[in-house]
This record gives sequence, C-alpha cells and structure tokens, in this order.
Amino acid sequence: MRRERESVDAMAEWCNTEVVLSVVGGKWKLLILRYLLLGTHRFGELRQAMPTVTQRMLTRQLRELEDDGLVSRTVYPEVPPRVEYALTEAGETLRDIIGQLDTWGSWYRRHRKAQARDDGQAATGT
Amino acid sequence: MRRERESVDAMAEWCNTEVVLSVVGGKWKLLILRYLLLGTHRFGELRQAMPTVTQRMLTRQLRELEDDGLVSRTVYPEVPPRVEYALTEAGETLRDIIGQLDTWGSWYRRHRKAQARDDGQAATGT
DNA sequence: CGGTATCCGCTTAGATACTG
DNA sequence: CAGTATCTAAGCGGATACCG
Repeated sequence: MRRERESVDAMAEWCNTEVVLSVVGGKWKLLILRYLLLGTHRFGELRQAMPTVTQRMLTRQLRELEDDGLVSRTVYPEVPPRVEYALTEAGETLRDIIGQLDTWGSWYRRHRKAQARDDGQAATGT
Repeated sequence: MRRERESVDAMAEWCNTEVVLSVVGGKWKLLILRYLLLGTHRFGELRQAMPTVTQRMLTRQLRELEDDGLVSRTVYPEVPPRVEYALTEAGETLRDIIGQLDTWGSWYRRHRKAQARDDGQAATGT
C-alpha cells in the first residue's frame, strides 16, 4: 500500500498513523527492514533471504525505503559491483515498533485459532 | 493493502508482522479503529468523521474488520435502521500499537522536515 | 552482480444508482 | 439510515528481457 507517498508532508495531523503505513506498507518492506535489523546486507543476500520476491520489486522497495530515509545504499566501485544496504538511524527507530507488531501478530494468530476452535465446539455442541 | 486476507493462518511464522498489515492495512482501517477507540459509534457517525470515504468503502472496510474479529456490528431492528460499531476485546488490544504508530509517525514527520531544512542549508552553504 | 525497461493482469478503490 | 450492485480508472506487482 503506497498511500500517495508524496503527500506525507501534506497529510493532516490526525493521520500520523497513516504515515507509518505509507512508509512500511509496501509488500516487502517489513521483511526487508526485519532483515536489515540483523545487520548490513548485500542486494544478493536480501534476494536469497526472500526467495519469492522478484528482483524488480526488491529494487523498487529498497529505493522507496531509501527515499524515505530509512535505508542507506552504498555502492562499491568494484568489478563485479557490490551494493550494501543498511538501516539509517531513522530506520533503527522502527525496531521497537516492528518488535511489537511481531508480538501482536503472534498473539492474534493464536487468538484466532483458539476462537475458531471454540466456535467449532459450540457448533458441534461438544 | 490487503495482503491476501485468507492466508493469515497459512502465513509462515516469520511474518507475524505481515499479519498486522493484513488486518489494519486497509486504506481506512486505522482511521476507523482510532475512531472506535473513542467509543461505540453508528455508521453515519463514522461517515461524518471521515467525510472523504465513500459509503461503499466504509462498509467494506468495516466488514473486513468484523471478519477479522476486531470490530463488532450490532443491528437494531428499528425503523429507520440503526447499526452500531464497536471494538471487540481483540480490537482493544490494538490500542497500544496504534498509539505507538501515532507517536512514531509524529516523530518521523518532524524528523523529515528537519532533515529537509538541513539539506537546504547545506545546499545553499548557509 | 545488481540493476532497468517494457508489457500486462489483478486488485483496490472511486462514482453512481438503486434498495429494505 | 445503512446499506448493495455495477462500472470503471489507477496503481501495484509479476514475468520477461536486456544492460553496465
């Protein structure tokens, strides 16, 4: 979900939460950020870590994260070329939030399963 | 961003964060949830609170939140009809996270503005 | 190795009209 | 009042091919 990236500055005060989604809402961005929270990595390493993402999408998502100031891109003028991605300080500030999203997501899945189980029991009368 | 709602159960362990986006990532969901964090509200009140959302989208987003167990829908058999939406207990558990998203969003916007200002100064040499 | 360019389909979401 | 149905445009994202 891109949510009109250009308008972050123009967004009203009351939608600060929307800003977060506009920045991490891309399909692969949370995965990328989580991987970079582990340390600096090369483009190829990111690809291997996310085998199902296409090269095009990985590049685009990284560029957007870079434009948003969350990820830095360092090109080493070598042959063959080497490009390393790392979190910026701003990117690091997402660590706590991502951790809490992870915790809530984990809780929610267990919650839903338990709920489904209860519903099943209620339906069968057991 | 819907991120294939049906597959929440099937998602791998490592993407608990994705689960959160699959649930609150809809274009108007955070706004809806924030409004319902203030208390129970009727459909029309939600519309007034979000003047730019179309009726169709509001209905759809509410249905998805309901399907995800975050929002309850109560229909009062009156004429004219009255429908009230409220957070479920599961929905309430998002309060902290939404609060933190708000805080981070607010910080991020100030951070970006300060950054843009610094870049401007650097560019003009002042 | 780490990209870009092009094409195309699917989903998302807006506008509008109608209904119990 | 609180929806549903239909049509449509835009954009997100996948597949593929080519490049420095």
